[in-house]
Amino acid sequence: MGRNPSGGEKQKLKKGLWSPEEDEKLNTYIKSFGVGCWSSVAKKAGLQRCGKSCRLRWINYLRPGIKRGSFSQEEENLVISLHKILGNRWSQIASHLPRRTDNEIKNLWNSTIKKKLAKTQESPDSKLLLPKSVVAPADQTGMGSGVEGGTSGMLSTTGGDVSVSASSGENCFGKSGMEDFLQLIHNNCSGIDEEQDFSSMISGEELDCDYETGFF
DNA sequence: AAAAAAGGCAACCGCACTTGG
DNA sequence: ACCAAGTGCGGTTGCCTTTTT
Repeated sequence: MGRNPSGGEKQKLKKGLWSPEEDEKLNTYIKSFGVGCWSSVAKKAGLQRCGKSCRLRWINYLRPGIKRGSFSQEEENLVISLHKILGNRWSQIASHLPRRTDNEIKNLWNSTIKKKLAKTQESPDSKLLLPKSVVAPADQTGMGSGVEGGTSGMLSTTGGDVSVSASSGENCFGKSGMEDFLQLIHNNCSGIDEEQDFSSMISGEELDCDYETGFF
């Protein structure tokens, strides 16, 4: 099924969806011996897969602590905010959303958020419809322009939304300032799990921040 | 009920970067 | 300094499921 073209070819690396048996093999091997070199993991675990494929499967699916299922509104808003700052740096965005993978976030963005944003932008009152988090300084093209400038800006976290805005029309993050900003978000989010309501952690605060110095 | 379209997701591909010899 | 292998990342593809017509 799917993309499993391996059919008759012997000793050729398998592609396509992973079977439960393969998952089990990989899981068992890594639990016993750890990761090490991925290309050897594949061989030693007895899998007809390339190392890359094993790594991907482990990171996106088998790794303990992965949170699966739909994203909460707060998580979506956070992704939008972070995307404003970081652009398509999914791994960095993922690092600020505990237990979510970059692939998952990328899929969320491409399938859900993109469309939502497109819809809201069609509307004349689009800004009003967007989550507060979308009001951010970096331009839409990605993070490039967002990091070099260095003026003051504002982070506000209200009712589960995290938003950033600049006091100038252009960039608001110095290099160190952005790291501090991301660290702040990371700290705010680090305790999230299924049992905990995200919004309760970041609600009701508004922080002035000089992104050049990194001080709030 | 069947077909078509849309949505969601898993995984491959290729490039860039890192590391070790 | 150079090269090859390994790894990480983002873009993209294609399958499966769900929704709509």
